[in-house]
Amino acid sequence: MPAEERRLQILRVAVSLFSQRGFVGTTTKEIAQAAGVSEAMVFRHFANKQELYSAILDHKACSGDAMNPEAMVAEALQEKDDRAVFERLALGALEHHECDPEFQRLLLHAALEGHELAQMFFEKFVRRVYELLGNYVAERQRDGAMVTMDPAIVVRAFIGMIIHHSLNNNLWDPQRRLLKISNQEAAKQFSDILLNGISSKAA
Amino acid sequence: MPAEERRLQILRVAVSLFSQRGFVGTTTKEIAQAAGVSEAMVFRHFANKQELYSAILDHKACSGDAMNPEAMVAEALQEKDDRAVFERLALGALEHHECDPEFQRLLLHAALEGHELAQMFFEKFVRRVYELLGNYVAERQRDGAMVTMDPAIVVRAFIGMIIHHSLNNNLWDPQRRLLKISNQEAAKQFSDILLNGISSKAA
DNA sequence: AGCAATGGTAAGTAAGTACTTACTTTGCCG
DNA sequence: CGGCAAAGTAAGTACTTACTTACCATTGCT
Repeated sequence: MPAEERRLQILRVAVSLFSQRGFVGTTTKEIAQAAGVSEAMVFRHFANKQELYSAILDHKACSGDAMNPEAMVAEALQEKDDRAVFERLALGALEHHECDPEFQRLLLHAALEGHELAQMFFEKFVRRVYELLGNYVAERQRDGAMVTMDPAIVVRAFIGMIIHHSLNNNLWDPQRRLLKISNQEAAKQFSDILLNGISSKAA
Repeated sequence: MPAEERRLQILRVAVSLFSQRGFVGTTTKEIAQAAGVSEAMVFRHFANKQELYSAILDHKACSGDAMNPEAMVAEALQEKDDRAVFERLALGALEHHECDPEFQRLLLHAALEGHELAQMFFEKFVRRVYELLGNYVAERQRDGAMVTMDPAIVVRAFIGMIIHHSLNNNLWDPQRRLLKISNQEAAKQFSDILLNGISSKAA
């Protein structure tokens, strides 16, 4: 098997293992076995365990379609279609977390273990969402369409609903015993609550 | 030092270490050193590492004042003071997470590592909150004070705001660069958004 | 004083751990 | 065919891990 292919294969099984057991909880031996090669092969393709882990986080956190929130809501933003902005963002995140549940686990493990790439993801991605959405909220407040309050609080509330829902779905309650609902429905309802909650039309 | 006291001391330092590094990430040697005793002492007081870990989760998840949400909002519930119900619940959780940040980390580690006590906490505590709040929301819907929708969604949205805010505060953004706000203010604003969002008075 | 219970340790052990070395196989090109 | 680099491995190494054993030291009680 060519080197590039093997490298990717090792990376794939490592993603799965690291997301299940975390960095310290996963042994290089397990990774090698899962890839069906000897342990020495792992170290031929990656200098050490840390580098393999970093390569994974790097690959997971910095690539992918869902990592570009601006593009996802660009037209809704300039049309000032509040509902579309929030609902589309919510659905994008929910779908992403559902199709790739390893991602959230990987990120949580990294954050708990204090890996620098978790912080980097936060800086590069989360911060951008806060700015994007926060600026939009501020604009709509100036339009008189939303009540005046710190936009960051609005963003946190909204992101909180979504992330926490995903976290429930693939960490705490994968059987959906507390709440069973499609992503579309969830995105719609959460957006309903938030938009209604910050609308200037309310009492 | 008497046995009971030493046991508690070991437990305390172990809580701190486990919350920082998780189960696999913490060695019994570290625990012993942090407690200022030999490793053998750890195993005199706890049969093995697992039991020590379980004792901690048990102690953390099943005791404490914040673990009794019913009592916290009992009067507000029967007075049907929506604002008090939500705001008090939010403040209780936020304060608890702030005073005892180890708790949330410990629970997350346990959940990621698949420890049974994480599931137990979810069953025993989270479920209770969902029932308590869900029933209240359903009641208020029948009163015509809140719009009709699955109460579980309302609860998830609210809990999501709070838990995610706490998670940001003591995991992702301890320097509060994205949002710096007191617990009182957060509890008030989140309750505002939610209550306004589900109020039947809105457009 | 004697002596057993209690609180404590130093020094193990067997099984991992990340990582290396020295060696074999395999496909490919002239 | 020969040669040779790339792909692969078995068997280490040095160290750490959870956990044990065999042995003190201090206390309080008779």
